[in-house]
Amino acid sequence: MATGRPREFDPDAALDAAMKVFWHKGYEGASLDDLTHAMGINRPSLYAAFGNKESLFRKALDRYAHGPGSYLHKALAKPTAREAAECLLYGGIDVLTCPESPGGCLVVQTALACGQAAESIRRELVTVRTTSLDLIQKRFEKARHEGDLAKGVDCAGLARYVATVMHGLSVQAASGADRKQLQQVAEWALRAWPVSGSQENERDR
Amino acid sequence: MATGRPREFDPDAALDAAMKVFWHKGYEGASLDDLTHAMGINRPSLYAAFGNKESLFRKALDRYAHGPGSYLHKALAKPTAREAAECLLYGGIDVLTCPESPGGCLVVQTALACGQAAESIRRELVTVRTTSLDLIQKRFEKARHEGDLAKGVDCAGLARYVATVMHGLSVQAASGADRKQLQQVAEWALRAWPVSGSQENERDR
DNA sequence: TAGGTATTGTACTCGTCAGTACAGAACTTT
DNA sequence: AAAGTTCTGTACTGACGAGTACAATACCTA
Repeated sequence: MATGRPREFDPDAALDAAMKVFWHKGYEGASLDDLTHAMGINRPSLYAAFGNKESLFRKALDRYAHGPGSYLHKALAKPTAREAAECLLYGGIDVLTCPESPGGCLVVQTALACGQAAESIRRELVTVRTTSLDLIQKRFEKARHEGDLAKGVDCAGLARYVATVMHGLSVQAASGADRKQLQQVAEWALRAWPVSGSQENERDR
Repeated sequence: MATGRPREFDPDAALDAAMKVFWHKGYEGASLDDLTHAMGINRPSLYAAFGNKESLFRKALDRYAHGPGSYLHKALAKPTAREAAECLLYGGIDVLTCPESPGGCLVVQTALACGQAAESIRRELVTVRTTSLDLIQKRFEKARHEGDLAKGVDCAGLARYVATVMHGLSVQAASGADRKQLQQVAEWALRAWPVSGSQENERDR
């Protein structure tokens, strides 16, 4: 039951706009003027609805995870580790090169190195990356358990390898590489894929 | 023959200190107070010796290329493409994880996404990355010409793949990965390496 | 030893930054 | 219609950003 003057903007749309500004300019590079202008609201509305800049960023990051970043969970749900890896790379590339987006990956390029004021944001993003890595590793371990990956495969290393390529692709995208070029990189990357558990059994016979 | 009051600091040492501040905090995150403090000089001395912040950064970048970044040229001088790639990855990792350094790679993490004021720095770094990529590609093409890489190998793709892994390793390092973990990633990455020209000939017989 | 020159340190300018006070506006409830 | 509540817009605050003016200092040359 709402009372008082109703809000004149859509918070989701505004948050979306803020997310894109952070994505494009980084945390430190995005000024409140940039943000309010893109969001189509003025400062007090922003502060009332989202708290301060840091709090706004965290909300934008959350929205990113549920929007552009959701390919991660979709990928991990694939039936095999190999498909998961393919989906991580190619799905990631789709996000990196989506023409409606600022390009690159918010989680990678927003605050890799920063001043004191953004330090807590940097750490937050490190945590996000670490958590994602962990999820990938767990997915691969499950695959190994299921015989989908060979017994001897180093899941931690493989997961970190895939994550590394994803992050590298993000830098490539930020450097102007186009979708086709990124896909070729993904193709190369997948050539390192280990023989599967079933192939291994095949060989044993 | 110098006249006037002599400079009381070593410009090279000061530039080195500035480089590390930029490396650690990024271009936008490094304030002039940070810089002058680390360099052990005061503002007018900085401006007299290095120009403005942007000019100082470009000089620091140059110093980076001739110092920590020099492994690139060393790697490309290796006799085979495979050795070059190994040296790019493992040599890069040494820089990324050098305990005396801020960690990660200056060229990757300094201004991936930034505000308007740092835009020209961002573009400069894109150019640096693109140029490096080009050098790697040229090295691989030479290898293909020499039969060191098989005739059909896509040198542009392979070069971009190696560069991508390097950039990804830089993000990993900035996220806290240690040297051993990065080396394991490099190992995985090299499993995608194509069969050599000579192996190919071997097979043909 | 006197004059010229370049560096140093302090203290400043001016713009931009994040964050906020306050008055007016718009809606609900009574 | 009046009171209560929440949002909007303007204009502000204080801190910090890059860049600089200027006097004092230290060296070289003459």
